[in-house]
Amino acid sequence: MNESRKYKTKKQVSEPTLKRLPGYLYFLEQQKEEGVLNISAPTIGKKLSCDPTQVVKDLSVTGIKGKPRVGYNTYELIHALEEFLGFNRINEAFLVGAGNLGSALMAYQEHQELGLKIIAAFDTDEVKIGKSVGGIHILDYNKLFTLSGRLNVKIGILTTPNNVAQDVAEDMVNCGVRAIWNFTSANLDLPEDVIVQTTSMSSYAAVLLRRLNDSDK
Amino acid sequence: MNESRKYKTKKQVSEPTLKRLPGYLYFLEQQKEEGVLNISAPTIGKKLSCDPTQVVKDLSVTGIKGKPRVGYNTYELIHALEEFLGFNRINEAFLVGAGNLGSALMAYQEHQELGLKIIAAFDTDEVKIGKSVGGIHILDYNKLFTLSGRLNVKIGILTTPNNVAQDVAEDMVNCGVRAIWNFTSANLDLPEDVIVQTTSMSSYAAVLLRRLNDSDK
DNA sequence: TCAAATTAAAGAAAAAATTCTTTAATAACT
DNA sequence: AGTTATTAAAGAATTTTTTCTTTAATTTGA
Repeated sequence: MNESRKYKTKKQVSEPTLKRLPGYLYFLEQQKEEGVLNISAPTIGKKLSCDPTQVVKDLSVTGIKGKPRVGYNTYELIHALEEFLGFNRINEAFLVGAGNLGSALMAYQEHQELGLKIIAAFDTDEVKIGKSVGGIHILDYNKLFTLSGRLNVKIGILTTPNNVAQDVAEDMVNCGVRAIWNFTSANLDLPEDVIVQTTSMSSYAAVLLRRLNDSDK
Repeated sequence: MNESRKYKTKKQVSEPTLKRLPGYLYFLEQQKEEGVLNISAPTIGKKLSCDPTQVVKDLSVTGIKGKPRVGYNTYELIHALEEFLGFNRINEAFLVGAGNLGSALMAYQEHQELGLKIIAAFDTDEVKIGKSVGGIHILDYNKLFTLSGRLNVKIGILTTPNNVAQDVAEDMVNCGVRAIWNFTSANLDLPEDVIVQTTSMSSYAAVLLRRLNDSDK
């Protein structure tokens, strides 16, 4: 499948595991605030209502070892998780499409905790161009190519209307973007080695609405 | 596990399948626009780069049958998917926390395609109370209880700061909410029968950043 | 110092999801 | 009308993920 995988030395961590890691991190940071120095997998599992052995397996990807009868060192584990996830680095990103969702992501403070820094936003709407949201300037989309040459940005956040998503995604790739966080409903057709992470609101809505419907008989 | 399941007659559709369904729906609507009356699973699979037999399995949940050598009737399938997902009904929701993300969701047009209608937003910030975003009024959080008595709203959208998420979620449940779309990082501890769908930005960021890191050596 | 209890780690088993294979149907072409 | 190619459907096999079980380590308390 993914051709880029075959040169990997260590096995890729599974997506379910990766998605759970920020949850552990958030909880551990809470615990650290409360002065908890050590924490065991069963304690984490109980609080997050998941299987303790799964907690152990998930956390093992960081390389941190826990001590029997003591658990993990909170600080050490937090640090290792941040390191593993790349949250303690600065990961620069472009955002294209400064509409409602795009603006919200620009203003969203918590991205900084993820080490994600949107350094510029682009749009074609002249009303938006020149303005700033959350301290991030909205630039003319035409400047994407000239700007990207200097900046070496690897991450693109795609919050355009669906009908232009494919074109913009291709432009991003041509500008050196290697990973796209796709908030549109478009099914992006891009080179194999481009990482596409789609966050589809409608997928979540689908699960929610269906489960709700299931539940009332 | 989920006690509410044991009274189910037909088996619950798996979450991976549910999450894929809106993708099919979006694609089918595009095809319909272009005048495509029938479409085969292999065609869908090719375009959405997924396994054709998986397409067949996924679509079978709607009860629609395809014809050999012809495929599915586009219109019929769209209708069945909308019906199955509840996108053609009006699903009323409360939103609590009219910050950046909350406001974006209020203004987000595409929710209407999901049949999701935010009928009121609540916040404790007096600066926000009384204003409107996307035609939705922001009300005093204290009015949640009095208002919910009349309205019988089943869905709650949670976009508060993390530290109040648990309390607000409990309030929602006490107001009759049966399903919560959780955008916070909090690990909500709620009664078994409450449906919680967490859309964690950090989970997506984790996968994206890690895969990007994996890919460069 | 020596049990006892708790825990992480590693591997086995189970469950879930995806992919593969076979079969039967049917529309298009000869 | 008969043949061929394409397709959906159903079930088998594979893969992935989660849960269970066992083992070994180690701190605590007697």
